[in-house]
Amino acid sequence: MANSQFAMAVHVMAMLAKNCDERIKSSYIAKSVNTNAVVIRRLLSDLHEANLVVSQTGYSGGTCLTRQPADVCLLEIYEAVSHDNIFGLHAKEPDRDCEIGSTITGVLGKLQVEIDEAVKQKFASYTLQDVIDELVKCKEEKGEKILSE
Amino acid sequence: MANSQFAMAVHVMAMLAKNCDERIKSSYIAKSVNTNAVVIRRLLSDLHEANLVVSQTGYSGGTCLTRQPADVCLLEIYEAVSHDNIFGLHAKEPDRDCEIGSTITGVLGKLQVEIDEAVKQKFASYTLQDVIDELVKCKEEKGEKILSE
DNA sequence: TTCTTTTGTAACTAAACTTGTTACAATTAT
DNA sequence: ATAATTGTAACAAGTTTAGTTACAAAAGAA
Repeated sequence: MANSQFAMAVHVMAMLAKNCDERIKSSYIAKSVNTNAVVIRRLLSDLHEANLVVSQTGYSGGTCLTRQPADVCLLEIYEAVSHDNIFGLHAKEPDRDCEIGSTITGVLGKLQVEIDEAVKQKFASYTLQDVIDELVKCKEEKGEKILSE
Repeated sequence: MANSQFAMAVHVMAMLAKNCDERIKSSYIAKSVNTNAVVIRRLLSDLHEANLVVSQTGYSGGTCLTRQPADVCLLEIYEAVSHDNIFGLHAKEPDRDCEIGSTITGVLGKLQVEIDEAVKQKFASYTLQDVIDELVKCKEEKGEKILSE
C-alpha cells in the first residue's frame, strides 16, 4: 500500500487553514478524510511535533494552525509525517569481499541524498496557501463543468 | 521496510556492466548482493521486461546487458523495478459532501505528478556508466585512506 | 463539585508488501 | 543421458499501514 500520510496531512492542514480562527475537532476532520478520528489525532501529533499545529484537550477543545497558511511550506508537512528515503538501500549489507559489493552502498547513498534533495526542493516551492488557492480553482472548474453540461 | 529493489537493481546492473562480454549467473550476483538467487532472478525478470538485459537458460546460461552502460540511464532502472508514486493518495476516497474532501484529491494528484517528474528528471540525468565511474572513484578513495592511515 | 466532551496514546487487528526460501519444470551445453 | 541454469509458483516471516477499541487526562459546563 502506498503511504498516504502526506496526502492526509495536507488534507488536515487544509481543513485547519479554512477555519483559522476556530478550534477544529478531530472527529470533524475524520469525517472529511473518511477515516477514524484516532488516525487524524495521530497525524496531528506528528504535525504538533513539527510545530505546525496546537491542540487543546477537554470540552470545546480542538486544533488550529500555529501560522498563516502562506507561511507553511509543503516541505514542513512532508517532513513532519514522512521518514523514509525515496529509495532504500540494501536490506542486508552487500558482500565486502566483492569489489562492487563493498563500494556500491556509498555510491547509492550519494544518489539517495541527491534524489531526496530534489524532492525536498520541490515540496519547499509550495505553501499551504498555494494548495488552498488550487482547491478554490478546482472547485470553480467543477462548477463550470456542471454549467456547461 | 524501505523498498530496496532499486538499490539491488543498480547493483545487479553494475555487476553485469563490469562483465559486459560474459553471461553472469544469478548465483554469482546473489553472493555479491548478499541475498538469494531467486531474489536476483526476480529482479532480472523486471529488468528483462524493460529490455535492459537478456538471459539464457540451461548449461552455461546467465544474463548480460542489452546495451552499453553509457546508454542506460538510471531512470530506466528505476522505472523497471519501481511502481509507486513518491507519496500515495488517500487510502479511502474523502467525503464528497465536504468542500475540501471533494477537491483535495485533484490537487494532490497534480502535485504527485510534479514531484514524480522531478524525481524522474534527476534519475534521467545519470547513466549506469556514471555509477561505474563513481564506484571506481570510491574504490580509489578507500585505497588512499588505507595508505594514509 | 460533578458531568460531559475532547485530546493523547496504548494496544490490538487485518490487509498489504518485502524479502527470503523451497521446489520444480523448461532449457541448453557437455 | 546428465548436469547446470533460468523462470516462476508457492509459501513463510517480518514490517508497515490503516483502522479500531479503550481509557486516562484535561478542561469547560452545569
